Amino acid sequence: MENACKHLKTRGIKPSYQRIKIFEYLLRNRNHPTVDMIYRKLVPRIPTLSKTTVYNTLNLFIEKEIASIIIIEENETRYDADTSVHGHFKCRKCTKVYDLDIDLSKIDIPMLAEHSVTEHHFYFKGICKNCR
Amino acid sequence: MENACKHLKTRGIKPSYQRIKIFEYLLRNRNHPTVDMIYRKLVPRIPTLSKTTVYNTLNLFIEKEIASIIIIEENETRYDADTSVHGHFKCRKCTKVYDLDIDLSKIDIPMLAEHSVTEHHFYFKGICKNCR
DNA sequence: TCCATTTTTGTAATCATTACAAAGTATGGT
DNA sequence: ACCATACTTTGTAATGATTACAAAAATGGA
Repeated sequence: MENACKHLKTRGIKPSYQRIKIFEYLLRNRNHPTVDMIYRKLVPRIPTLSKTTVYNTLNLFIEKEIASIIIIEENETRYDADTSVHGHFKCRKCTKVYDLDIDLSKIDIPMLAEHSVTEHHFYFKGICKNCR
Repeated sequence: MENACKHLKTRGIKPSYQRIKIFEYLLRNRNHPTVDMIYRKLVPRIPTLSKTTVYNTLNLFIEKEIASIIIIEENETRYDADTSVHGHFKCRKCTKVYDLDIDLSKIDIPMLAEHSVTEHHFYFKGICKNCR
């Protein structure tokens, strides 16, 4: 994935080994991982990896807007390489998080119009089609 | 507010002094308080109040569905006595959280239809009308 | 009043995240 | 190639929110 490296550069992020690996993980695993999931998956290949580095790197990605934060449960911060406007559905039973396409033109919230909105978050919970 | 007491009873919650006070706080202050805000406001009037009690009580309210959780920032859990479907807008500048009326019939998210949804969460960030 | 149950309380434990400083790595000029 | 400087990574310790737990207090019948 030379891809990841270039993507980092274009956003003004120096493509260090750790940053590339973490970003590649986000690109490949579209399962909205937590810091811990990323750390545990990468540390066998990068034995010196520190959890602090994962935190630092993700915070950098958020700041440079190449990743976004997903909060569905308290105390469970997840990350997503998809920074476009979209939503999430979490199944209470299997705990899987589904992505939802969101067409903003089909979302009518009059009271929003008076403010200047920079972030849109939509998430839902329930039982997914497979668990019903 | 005899109101609060009755409301608790109808949901099968024994109306202890602390529970009534905490619920009244939620009813009066529609500003989406954190546990700490509730605790600090009530402890002068209830000197023996423990933060653990506030946590326990709010968790009970959530379980019995007379209050709901609002998560807009990581590490900042807020509570709301309004359990109806509605949204929130948080201003980055003044940090105020506005309520948004949401008309679900005007929200079209096709991919949601295949699941069975029990919770709807909508939140937005940006700069509010007063701060622009 | 006495007993059983529930509620409250304080302390300690847990867990995710951040602060911080030391060690390591890259970079650019000479 | 060498050095000075800046940036990145790392480990440990600190922080802060939340929960676990057990003792104390309050409640509500019989």
